[in-house]
Amino acid sequence: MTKEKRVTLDDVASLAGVSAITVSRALRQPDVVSEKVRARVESAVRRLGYVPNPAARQLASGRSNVIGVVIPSVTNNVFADVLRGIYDGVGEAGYEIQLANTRYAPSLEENALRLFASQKPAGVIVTGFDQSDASADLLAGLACPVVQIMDHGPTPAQMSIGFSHFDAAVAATRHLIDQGYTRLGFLGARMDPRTQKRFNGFRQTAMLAGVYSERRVVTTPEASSVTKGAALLSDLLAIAPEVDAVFCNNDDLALGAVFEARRRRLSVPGELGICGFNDLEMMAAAEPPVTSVRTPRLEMGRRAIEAVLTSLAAGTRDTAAIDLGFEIVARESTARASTLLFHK
Amino acid sequence: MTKEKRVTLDDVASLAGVSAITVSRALRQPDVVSEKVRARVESAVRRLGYVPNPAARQLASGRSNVIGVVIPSVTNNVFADVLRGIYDGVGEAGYEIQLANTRYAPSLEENALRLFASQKPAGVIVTGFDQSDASADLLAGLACPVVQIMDHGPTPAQMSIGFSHFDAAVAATRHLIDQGYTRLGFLGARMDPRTQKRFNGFRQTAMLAGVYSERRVVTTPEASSVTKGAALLSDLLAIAPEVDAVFCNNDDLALGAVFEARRRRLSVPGELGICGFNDLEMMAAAEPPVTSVRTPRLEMGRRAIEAVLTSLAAGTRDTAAIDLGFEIVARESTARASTLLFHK
DNA sequence: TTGTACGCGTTATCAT
DNA sequence: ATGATAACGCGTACAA
Repeated sequence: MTKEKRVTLDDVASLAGVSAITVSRALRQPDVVSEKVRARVESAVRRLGYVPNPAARQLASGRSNVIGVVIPSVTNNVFADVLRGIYDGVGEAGYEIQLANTRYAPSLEENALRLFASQKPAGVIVTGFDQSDASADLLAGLACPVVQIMDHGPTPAQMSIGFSHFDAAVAATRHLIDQGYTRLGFLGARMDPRTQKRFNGFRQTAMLAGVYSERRVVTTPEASSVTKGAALLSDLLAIAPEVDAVFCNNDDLALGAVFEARRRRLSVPGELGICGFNDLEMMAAAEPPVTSVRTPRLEMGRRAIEAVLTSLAAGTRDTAAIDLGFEIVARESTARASTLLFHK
Repeated sequence: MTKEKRVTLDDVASLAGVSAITVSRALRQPDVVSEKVRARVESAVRRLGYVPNPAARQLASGRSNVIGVVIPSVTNNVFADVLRGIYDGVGEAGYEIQLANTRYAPSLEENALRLFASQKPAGVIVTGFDQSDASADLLAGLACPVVQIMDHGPTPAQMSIGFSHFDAAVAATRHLIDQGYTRLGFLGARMDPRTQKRFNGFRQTAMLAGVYSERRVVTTPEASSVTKGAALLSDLLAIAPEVDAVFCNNDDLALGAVFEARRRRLSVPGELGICGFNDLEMMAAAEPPVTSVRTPRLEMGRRAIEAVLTSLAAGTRDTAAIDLGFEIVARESTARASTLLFHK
């Protein structure tokens, strides 16, 4: 029965022989109290095991220690890495991460932002640039640091840290073309805004090179999965058997395509080139290893929380759109015979 | 500039022509105020856009609306599914999920629980039974509903919802034996408590059947990954080339083993049987489809949060250890020729 | 069923 | 550099 009353500032104050507000200051602005007092306070805090009450702090100050994070999915490896970066980055900084899962629904995103806004958050990290008008207004109304992640564009609400999905898709498509593939296909699932941007990059690039056909674009609004990747490739092969390479929306689909190709005894990369997106860990370990676009997921998370903390510490509100870029990681799944010769 | 003062209970009260406490009650216990008053309050709330201040609520009541969730990893598909269940389950219930990532470190788990404890959480969901003494004390000291997930055992702190990792491993091992494999190996990574239990189930079962050899156990303390699965299988084959089936710690390792086997032109399931653990979505889509142990991840999350909410609503503190079980999903990767004949 | 008085633990403001 | 006082917005306890 730990029915002992909670240790408060007053308890610490009387033990240290000072007033409560001095203890409060000693904890929050150590350099504004005298060295002697600070030492006494610190020792009292330790002896009593004092832990600040966030609710009282928030009520009195009008600010909370909550950093809201809005992501569209918790069951997506991509966001898992971002989250890890965020959690690693906050560390013991005294802030709490509050996660909101929008399931790719703008209305849920609005709900989440409204809730966050009502809590006077210390900071907000939100996925992408494609908020609804209501959500955008909520973001604009926030007095705290706001970071948009996972995308890059010219007009962040405040700060953004991401990369251009369009450019990444352009580069991936160029890679396929450079490898000599001439009848490119696209496999897409979910088709959220960023996926759409990737598709646009693919289409434009493939069109310019004269290797595009709308027949070879197969998408589904459903969530992506390995199973779906296999199914989409099946559909594509049924419609357009001439396809000689596919750019997949993401690595799950790409892996599914690899499996499906294998089931059909289609040689990869000989008869079919396969390129994924994100470069999840498994792509390098696959057989054959799968070409993908490496995206800076961990770093986006880390940099985003870092930006929030820095901004909080400095008391400034910067505006900046940071492009972390991407990298085409060419592997065997898109290495046509001519290229392979070098490796053998 | 939304510098307007925050809308408070008093504002709503004066608009509705009642006292603040009545508004408070109308919101929290609608059935205790008269119908007329309730209607007036509700309309006033809407007109003013009133949103309760959680900090004030918490400070006044001594309780918070935070449900703490302690998991060892955010970049693990297993926990992603559990989290989804939890987030789906809370819905708009008015509680906030606070996630703590222990990275499999007992000390971080203690920190997290200490932090939660200081916040008088509404509930706590924690992974597994194998807390440190300090963590166990913290759990025991909590006045709120506590649910342990992901494991099953006789002595939950309060409630537990999970399954027996030992039993699951026993069943998987039996399956391999039933398929006619006689030189079983084990691939393990991370070796956290639940992984250890799985290994114990494997060892005991394989020993009893006379198909165990310590040479064929290859593990690493590092995190599991597909790459690691391939590497571990390589190591195993170097040490014990006679191995004819491997039980993998989890699906990532199993997938890596599948790729490595393919690289070595080892036929699966003919020359090598491969069994994973968790039955992630990709296992069914793989080529060959991979046998695994289906674990109720989503349901554990959903049931855990449900248990917390129910307990909160009822004001009771039940004690119960719920076993959700598991299921061996036999697929081609462990189907020896004789069995395959039936399918062909 | 509704209201009054007070306190929750902290910080802002203004003094000293 | 330190302190006194008054909020912050809500819920509890008790009263009506």
